Amino acid sequence: MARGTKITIRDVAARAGCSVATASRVLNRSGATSADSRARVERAAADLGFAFSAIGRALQSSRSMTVGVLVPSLANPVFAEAVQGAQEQLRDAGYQCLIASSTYDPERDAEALRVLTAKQVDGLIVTMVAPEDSSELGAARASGIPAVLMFHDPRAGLLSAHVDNAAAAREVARRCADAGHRNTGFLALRFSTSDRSRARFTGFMQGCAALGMAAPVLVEVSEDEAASPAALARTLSAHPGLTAIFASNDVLAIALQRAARELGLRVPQDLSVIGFDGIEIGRHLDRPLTTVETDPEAMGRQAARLLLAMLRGEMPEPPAPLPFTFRPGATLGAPAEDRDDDRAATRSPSAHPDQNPSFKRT
Amino acid sequence: MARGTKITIRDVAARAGCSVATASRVLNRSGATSADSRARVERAAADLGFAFSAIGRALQSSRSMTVGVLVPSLANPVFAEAVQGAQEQLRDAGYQCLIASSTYDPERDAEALRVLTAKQVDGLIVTMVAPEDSSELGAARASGIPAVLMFHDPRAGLLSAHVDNAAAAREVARRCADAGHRNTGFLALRFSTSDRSRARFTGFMQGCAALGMAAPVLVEVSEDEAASPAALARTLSAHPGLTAIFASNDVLAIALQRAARELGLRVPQDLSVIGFDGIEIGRHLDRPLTTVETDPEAMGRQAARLLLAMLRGEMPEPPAPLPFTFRPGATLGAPAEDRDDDRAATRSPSAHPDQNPSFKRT
DNA sequence: TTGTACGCGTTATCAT
DNA sequence: ATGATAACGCGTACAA
Repeated sequence: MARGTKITIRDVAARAGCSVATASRVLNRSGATSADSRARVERAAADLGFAFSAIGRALQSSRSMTVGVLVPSLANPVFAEAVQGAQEQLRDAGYQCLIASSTYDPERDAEALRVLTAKQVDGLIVTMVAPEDSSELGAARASGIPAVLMFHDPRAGLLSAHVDNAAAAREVARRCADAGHRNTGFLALRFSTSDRSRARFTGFMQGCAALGMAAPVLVEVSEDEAASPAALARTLSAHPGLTAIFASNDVLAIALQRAARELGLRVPQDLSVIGFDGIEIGRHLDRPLTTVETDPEAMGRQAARLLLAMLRGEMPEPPAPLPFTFRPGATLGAPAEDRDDDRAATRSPSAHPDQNPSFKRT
Repeated sequence: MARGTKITIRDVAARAGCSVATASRVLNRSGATSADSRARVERAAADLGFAFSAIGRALQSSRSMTVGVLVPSLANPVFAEAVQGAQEQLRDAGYQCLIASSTYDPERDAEALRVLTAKQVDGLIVTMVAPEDSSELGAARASGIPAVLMFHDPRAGLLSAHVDNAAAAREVARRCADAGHRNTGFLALRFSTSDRSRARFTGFMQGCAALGMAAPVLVEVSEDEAASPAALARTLSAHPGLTAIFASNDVLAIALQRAARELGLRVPQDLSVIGFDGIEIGRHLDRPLTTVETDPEAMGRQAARLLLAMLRGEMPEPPAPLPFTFRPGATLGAPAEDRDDDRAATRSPSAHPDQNPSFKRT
């Protein structure tokens, strides 16, 4: 049944007995048309099942109505949700999404940007390893393609839909201090390729310092380590003095608890664990995960709104960071043993940190 | 710095002092060219930073090198991973992905298909509410656009990358029987819009019947119910006799355990829980989730491979279903009490009941 | 109100 | 080996 014959506006015009110009005017409701020809054209289009070719339109208008979206990986639910949000918002404005992923490889970031610009996208929404160092991103912007970042802290001249990772991490430090912790660690995955991870560590350090705690120990793990409870347990056992660990994301925080259990450590009595992202599953666990809740879908939508404004020729203000919420769970508690020399500086008046009202910041 | 002036092959030709035809031949390595002009053209292209316009190419070749991918939602990690797999495989073959999502709305399925075909995609990979009833999908295929399904059981004339949901569900029934369960339930989300959910229930019914167990109780829940432990607990308490519940996906299975806990039920002593999908987090839980493990990313890759074959003009064989693995966890165990009086009552020698499922496809 | 004709960027055909 | 030109589908300036 494959009739490869595409129907074009010429076919419609022919059947309606008019010129393509008239057909175009009718179908686009542009320009003046007689009721008579209007009816005939619309009838013909319907009969033929005509649909405009976006390619032809793009060529003539030099607008593809397509936006390029680049993220590290859709296998990470946080990015997937953001893309979903962006895609929906763009769809409402008539734009489609061309997607690409880099798997955290800067070279693939570059290649993806080349392909997307070759496809003549009208705009770009990107999360990449190093936006500020990307000559491809610079070239795209220089050639007039508006671009906005997602997840990244705002860069020079670049708008970004983001949360204030450092501020969120400082809040985590405060909650740790309130619970009585002094010796903490930061468990990081992809530290070198994720500025989010780095920003969270920086903020956590700042917070710990400001609260008189020891500087947090940075514990970097590979994907393989993170996936293996045994390997993670080995890594963890190399840092016996820690009473609380802030993981750079929720999945890692959950894996960490598994590893802790293998070492015979109880959570939170022997080790407190705090995550980041606020994935849905975290609240359904037997021991609900203490974490920082964010809204990736909203981030995607905001990125899309910013880009749409730019596509309309506006110059939107840099947006305020999106809100995050500290979600008290059951994995952060007081350390089992208080050491007298620590107590004075860090003891909080609250005995039940997990029942504190959640902290909200915009 | 926005010089909106796109550099075209004419600019390259002008700078190289030759015709566009020669420039095209050099840049595409098609046709014969002199070493001299080759050098000049390549130099000019490099100097200008020339890149082909995919739009111009698409118009002239009527091939967009773009594939349309339609899924219910990228917020569901299962679909997101599949898209990631498909996207990577297609990228290796030089294709990009235009994505669309329906949020399980058939009307949006239709609209997405219209848009994608208007954008002249060379092929389609789709997961939708009702592929067999979609006139848009039929129209696309009739007009020569190859399409493959993802997640769906194979339909008449349509290839699909899928797992055998019914067989997997029968395996779950067998494991339940082995553990000594007789009164089971199937907890379903989006039963009416997901044929995966329906296939799993059907298979579970078949398995239960074949093993002499009571017919599983179908418990449908809304998104809101699934998200609220309290609501889920209420629904659950309406079915006190069940000793094991098979949830239509892992997230639901985890939420279910939370609800069970609210009712004072211990898992698995008082209630066994089995999930579906095999999400990574499930194995890191304190009580690792018993589930059926699948590989959505592999499914996406297979769908892409099938489509690529069709785009090469081949007519690939219907693929074998992708493998699934029953992953024993700690949430399926023997029921605490055996009730002798139930056994005789529910044993049915007849195979008839399970062949007339109580739900109807729409 | 309607039609003609050009240009968008590219490749292929046909001469030269 | 190279160049001129048509064609792809569309919108629009211009002419009628």
